[in-house]
Amino acid sequence: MNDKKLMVIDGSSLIHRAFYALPLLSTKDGLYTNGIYGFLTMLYRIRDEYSPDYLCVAFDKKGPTFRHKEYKEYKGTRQSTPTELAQQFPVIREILHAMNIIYLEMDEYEADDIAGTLAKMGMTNGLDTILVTGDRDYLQLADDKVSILLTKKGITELEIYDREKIVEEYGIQPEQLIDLKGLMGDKSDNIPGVPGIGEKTGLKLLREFGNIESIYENIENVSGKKLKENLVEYENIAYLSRRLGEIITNIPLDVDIEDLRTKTEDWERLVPLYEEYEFKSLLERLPEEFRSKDEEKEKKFEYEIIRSEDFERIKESIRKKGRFAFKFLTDGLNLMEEETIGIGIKLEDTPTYYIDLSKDREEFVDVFRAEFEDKAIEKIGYQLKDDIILLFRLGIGIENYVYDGIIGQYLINPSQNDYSINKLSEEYLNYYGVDREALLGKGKSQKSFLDIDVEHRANYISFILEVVYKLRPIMMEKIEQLNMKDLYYDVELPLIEVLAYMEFVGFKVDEEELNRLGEEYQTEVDELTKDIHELAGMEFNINSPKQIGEVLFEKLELPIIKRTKTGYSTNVEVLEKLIDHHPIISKILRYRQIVKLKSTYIDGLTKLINRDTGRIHSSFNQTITTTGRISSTEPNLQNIPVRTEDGRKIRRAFVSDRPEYRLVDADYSQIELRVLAHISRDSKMIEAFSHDLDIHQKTASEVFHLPMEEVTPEYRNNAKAVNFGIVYGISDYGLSRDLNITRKEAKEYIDKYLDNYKGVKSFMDDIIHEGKNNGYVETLLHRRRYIPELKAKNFNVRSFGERIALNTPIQGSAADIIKIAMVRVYRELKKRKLKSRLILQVHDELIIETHRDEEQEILKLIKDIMENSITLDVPLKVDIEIGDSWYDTH
DNA sequence: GCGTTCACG
DNA sequence: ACGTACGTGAACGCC
Repeated sequence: MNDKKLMVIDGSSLIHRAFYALPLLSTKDGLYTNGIYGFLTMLYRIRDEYSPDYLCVAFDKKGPTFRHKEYKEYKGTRQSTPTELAQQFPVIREILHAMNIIYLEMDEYEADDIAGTLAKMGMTNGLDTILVTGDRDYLQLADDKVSILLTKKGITELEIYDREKIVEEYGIQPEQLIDLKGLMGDKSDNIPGVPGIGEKTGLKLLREFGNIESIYENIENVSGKKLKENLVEYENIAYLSRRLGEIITNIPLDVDIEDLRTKTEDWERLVPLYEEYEFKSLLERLPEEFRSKDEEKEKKFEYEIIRSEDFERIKESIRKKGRFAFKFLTDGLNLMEEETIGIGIKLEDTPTYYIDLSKDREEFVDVFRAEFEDKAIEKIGYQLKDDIILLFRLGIGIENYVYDGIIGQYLINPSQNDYSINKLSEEYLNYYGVDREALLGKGKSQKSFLDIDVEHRANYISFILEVVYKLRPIMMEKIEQLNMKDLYYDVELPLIEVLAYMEFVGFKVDEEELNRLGEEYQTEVDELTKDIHELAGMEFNINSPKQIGEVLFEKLELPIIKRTKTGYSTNVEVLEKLIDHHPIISKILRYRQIVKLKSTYIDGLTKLINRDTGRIHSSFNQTITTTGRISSTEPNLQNIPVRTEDGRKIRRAFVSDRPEYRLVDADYSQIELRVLAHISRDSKMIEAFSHDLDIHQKTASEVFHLPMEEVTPEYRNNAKAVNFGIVYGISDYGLSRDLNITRKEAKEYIDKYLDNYKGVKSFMDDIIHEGKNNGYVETLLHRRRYIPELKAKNFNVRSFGERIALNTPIQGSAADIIKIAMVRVYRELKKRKLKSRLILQVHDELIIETHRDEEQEILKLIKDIMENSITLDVPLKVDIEIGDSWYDTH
């Protein structure tokens, strides 16, 4: 394979692929660029990987082709190219010019005909040819020296097809794929084919007879009466379809192979194009000397670096103005460990005052504490939770903060995953400011703010605070328009301080208890490892699903239950089905369980105990989930084991600050089903909750037509699964899998359920309809989630949309309710100056580290606040317990 | 960096 | 014909 390489890229195909795979990126002037960007990324990657000696891009030409003359319905079902994509083609041509890459297009022919012709030209010149496309039809062109590089998924995965691979996959030679197309047609190109013949039958015929001619010569040997009849009746169609599907390899191209030799790019032309289209990452590939100075020029914002002697002056203007924005700068990411480096304070019409806290920390605290704690002075900022934690660490409280850009944008669209200051700046102000990455670098060589001079630090903070001021009026108007003012001011904004406080206080962990448990687990893991290796007859890495798969399904030849994309599935569900086949299975299941506990919860948690406080300070994120829940990281305290006894023991290490404190754990009983009863106004469900019945038992009694007292645990369990399913947006498939019953049975359960709870049924219909009409669904507090999937043509995507349309108002309203409760609990504890503190929320549960002297007061207070945080058509019920550790409170 | 698995509500 | 339960985060293997 030392021959020179020719690469032909189907530009039309790759741009289409990129356009649909990437979000609709656009420049600040509103020009869409996702197809161009994706195409160029792919082009660079394959060029780097294969280093072709000859390179060419082929495009489809607009207008009818010679195939339309033969068959005017050719591609008749194609939707026209959306304008967002069409406008990107001229740009690509312009860029290819600057890259010195030849592109070809020809009247009446398609890109694949050009590629086919070039492939043949490659062969006559003794070149190895690679054709790059997303179109499987190209496979017919594979030959000993021609292979196809096919996009598999998105724009990152490519797979190379040569003759051998095609024979392996289809069982026929590449050339026969043309005959296959003749038989089966092609829906997307509107090529008819012979009715009743799909890929399976087509391949079978071709493996047996070789080609279409020979099928007809041996027509009496074709098995299947109907099939034979169709073949005979549609013989002309078969030949026509083959002609339409065949790629032409001899069109008159006006190029010589040497014209296609790769050349270096014309950087002087390319750089301005990439700048115009805002391809920042592509610019980085180009030599620096060609990049315009403008890109490198630092963006300057107004700031003034002040010292303690200036403090009183600033303080005075804050008092006069009654409002300021502020932002801390820290060294790293761990807010409970890192030192503050500096702080910026800005008033509406002043520069940012930057204070170097390594110099004037004490003076800063002394002078400005009063302003932060002053209820008459408004504070605004961006990602205030971080700043509030840092204030708490300096012993400063906060009052009357009225705006946080990150929280505002989360309410406007919770599905967004980038809420960075630059993203907000671009979106609202059409302006890209100081890039943190550009300032500090990324990856290994990332610098700290300490490594750059104080001027740059001040400039960065100044950028953020300037954006905060400009963002606020625009964003708040939008929030008001969307009817989310109450949600914003009464819930999300006050919640910031609650979360900051929970992080600041942390959860005490008994490290010795963790160690003890860890040793217990380790002993068992060692034994299990030995046993498993013995039972397998070999040593292997039990942590590797791949190796487990090989041992179980190849060495031990156990039946394969399910496959994953990459190999055999070995998850719990699969292993449980194999449990009676071999004694190794139960050992593996146990091994997995214990290793998970040890690595995630013993080792993982130990690493995160703060050396100063002896506590674990999880981070709570208020802008991650699409439903309104909060999430927890480093560590995730919302998934500490509880379902199995072995795991639950971990909770013995989560303790109160003994001996003065104990833990109170209060959890909502069936909050999601109560919310469902309320929003669906289902009379039977409301009735059941009003009488505080066991809802699963009640459901079982209704669905299975049994008196309440005859509901066995098994019936109750089934009903419970149905109830869960309803909340998730039920499907018979999902329920059947969960309960290990047939889909038919699952469907019967669901039908009976919906027949009984008629309000729920109509809620399900209504919410999907409403979601589709509005483009979004809402929670009780008008938290909004857009669901574009509801309008998808693809069944699976649309079904997913329907399930989230059902689930989001339920899960999200429950999230609203507990957030209200958290804010009230926090405020009440503060107001009553109690020592007890709210330290954790786990979706439907609050944990309060409670002082011994306050236990009775807290039990009553918490239950009262939680049960009355909102008034629904059903009562809210809270179960509450107290103990020395989290283990003891359930 | 992605896929698989598994912990929680 | 399709192939799914909703919402998360962490550890690990593998490339």
